[in-house]
Amino acid sequence: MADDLGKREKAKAERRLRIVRAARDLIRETGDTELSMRTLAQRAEVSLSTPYNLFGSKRAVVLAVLEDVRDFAKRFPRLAVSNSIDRIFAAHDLAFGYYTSDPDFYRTLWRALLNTTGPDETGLSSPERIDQTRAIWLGMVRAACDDGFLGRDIPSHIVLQAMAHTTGGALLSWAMGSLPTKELTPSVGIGYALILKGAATPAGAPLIDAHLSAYRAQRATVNPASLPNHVSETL
Amino acid sequence: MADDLGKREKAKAERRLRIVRAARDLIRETGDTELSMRTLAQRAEVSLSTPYNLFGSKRAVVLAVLEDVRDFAKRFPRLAVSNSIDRIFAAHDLAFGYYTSDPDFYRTLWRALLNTTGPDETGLSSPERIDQTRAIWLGMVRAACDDGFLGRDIPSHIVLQAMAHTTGGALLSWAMGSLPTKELTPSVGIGYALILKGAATPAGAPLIDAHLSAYRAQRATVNPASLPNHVSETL
DNA sequence: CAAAAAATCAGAACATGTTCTAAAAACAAA
DNA sequence: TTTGTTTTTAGAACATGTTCTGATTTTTTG
Repeated sequence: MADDLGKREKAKAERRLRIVRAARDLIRETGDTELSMRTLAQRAEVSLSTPYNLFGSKRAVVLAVLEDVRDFAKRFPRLAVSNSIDRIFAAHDLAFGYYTSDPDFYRTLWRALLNTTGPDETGLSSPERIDQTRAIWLGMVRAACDDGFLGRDIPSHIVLQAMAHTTGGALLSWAMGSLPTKELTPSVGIGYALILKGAATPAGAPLIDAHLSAYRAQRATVNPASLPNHVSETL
Repeated sequence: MADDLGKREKAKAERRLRIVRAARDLIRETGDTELSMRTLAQRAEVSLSTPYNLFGSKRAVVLAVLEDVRDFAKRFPRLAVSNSIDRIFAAHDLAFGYYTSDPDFYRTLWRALLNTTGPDETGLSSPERIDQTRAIWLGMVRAACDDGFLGRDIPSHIVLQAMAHTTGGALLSWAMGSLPTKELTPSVGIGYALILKGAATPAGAPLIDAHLSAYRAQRATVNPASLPNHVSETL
């Protein structure tokens, strides 16, 4: 039951993998160009219908690519840090390192994810992985709380939600092209630092300030004014 | 020169208005359904080509609707507040009041704005209005800085950018359906409060804390756990 | 091995955003 | 009024995501 030994399921999984890898390779190659379902099917040597049978939508395929290519949960435990605040920012650097190390690839990915053409009730396609990631982050914030760096008066999940919104907004700006790749990690880092400092205890504040300064130095090279965010700034 | 008296320009403006109003009405009526360019052209009694001549893309039309329907810059100066911190949150309530008072309408709008199918170099379609809004917010943050509520060590535009990202992320979650309408204003308000508190002076902190508590009370009715953000949470 | 069930396939079909072409209309200038 | 320029128009066309249909292949089951 755990291992579906059925030959049918095996072939299905193999096809799934072929589709995901074809999608990944196509995005890597074309970069700028959006990958179309027809070329994707050709590349994966399946029919146009098959991705819809196996995934349901293009969005789901792209999400599968994103999950296949990232291994944050695997790498995260190996972060060598000295305290729970540092761990949060180390995790942030790790997570966003994927994006900045291969910007075109991930930008295309995110753009495709945001394109929700039509009534896709697909919504949260693979909750288990998302829940896992969320649990990791929640655990980090809770740890900082337990270590006395964050005040107990503000629940961790509220802090986490604010951080998540910052993440989403910055990724949106970046995917839309209004936030340059160089600014992505520092911008979100500064956002995290401000939010955490807003919830910090006197003990935690200096630890956070160190990261705040570091990120500010990182983006000091860019001109300060005119950083339009044509999505958020519209209100 | 200021007033293009040309009859040609007048007719153009009239058509533009007709298209924008038709789009607004269509979104209001169909709500759930995405408005299509063909039905939009029919409703506005113009050809399918005309919206493309006058606006360039569907995105631009929707953006024009958004600008037509909002009058934040007009209402903003009339806010009666006692200090510069209160003004920021009053402005936030004003801005997001639009969304929460007519959620279906604005959700459809935002969804259409996010749908960037194809290579639309339209990008920042109408910068003047956006710059105006940005200037308003930047002025508010600067004022709070000048009044001694925010520390001078963190530039205002950096604080503003963090706030803008929070806004964008929350609106994205809301438009995608993972953030309920009731939570929208308080969530962003809490995000603003945390960010501002992270940059606040001892004088400003208590003022911000008051709003933080108020927003927390506002969203206390909802269950705390399981607020999935299937965009941001994916990392 | 034969029948049944499940999946894939090729291809058409639909709705959509966008572009293009030629013709008609509206306007400005003489 | 005549001429010339600009804009709109109708309609086809293209690319795309998605769905559907019937035929074909593959796997399971008896």
